[in-house]
Amino acid sequence: MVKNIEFCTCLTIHEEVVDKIKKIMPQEETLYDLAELFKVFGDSTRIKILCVLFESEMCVCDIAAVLNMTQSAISHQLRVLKNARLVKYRKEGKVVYYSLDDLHVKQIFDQGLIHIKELR
Amino acid sequence: MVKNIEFCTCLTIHEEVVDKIKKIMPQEETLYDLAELFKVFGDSTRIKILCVLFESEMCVCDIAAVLNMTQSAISHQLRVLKNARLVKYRKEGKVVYYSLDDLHVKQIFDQGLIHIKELR
DNA sequence: TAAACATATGAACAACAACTCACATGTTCA
DNA sequence: TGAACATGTGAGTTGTTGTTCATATGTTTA
Repeated sequence: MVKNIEFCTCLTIHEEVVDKIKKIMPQEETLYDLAELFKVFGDSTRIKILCVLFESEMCVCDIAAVLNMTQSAISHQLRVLKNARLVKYRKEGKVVYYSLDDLHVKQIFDQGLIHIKELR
Repeated sequence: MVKNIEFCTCLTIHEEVVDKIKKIMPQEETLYDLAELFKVFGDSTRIKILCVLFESEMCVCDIAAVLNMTQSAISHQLRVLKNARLVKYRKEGKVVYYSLDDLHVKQIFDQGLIHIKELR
């Protein structure tokens, strides 16, 4: 009988290659975290918020006004961005100002843009 | 009565800033496309597939073997990656070899990694 | 202190996305 | 030609996620 089948009905065609790559692959956890990071970039509301914050720090209310969305929706998304450590905030009375927490954010954003632009 | 309320119960605090940023913001469609791109990176299965393809082109069966997943699941995700033009394929008989379609893929990936690593 | 205001948050709902399963397609080779 | 095989795909299921709604929290100011 056929051995070595666990999840796939296919036999491994190139066993050496498979073994080699399995060794080279980064840690499972690293790749998981990386996917989680990109997931945060993978929503147009959050992308827009980041885009706004490239220009200047801004309060929740103004972000909502720029994006024509409710304060609540923005607040929820700001939390996601905050958890991912992409934005930080400072309080000034009842107003909360958000800003970017990381220099890489723009670089990731721009790399994505380059890709997009080339597909035109 | 209070005017100018459309979606938000808050009044715009800094109207000049809001107006200025509204003008500067990139096209709606561009930001949407960008989010769609990052959404593709935002799944650990697809991240792993890309990671595998950094090393060499590979057939569906071998990718499934490396990731310990079914051929079907991989095939579905390869379609997503193909639609986003991140991977391309070539056929050799019944075997289909996938490879990266874009040099930026690794750069986006690496920028993400840099961010991840700094949070440790 | 009470009203006004900026923001945060929990629950509910709807839309979406990933995997499985069964099967279709298309190629090779005996 | 038919069996074996590598891959693709549609439907169904389940888990996730973004928004809304109602309301809570905390600050200012009259």
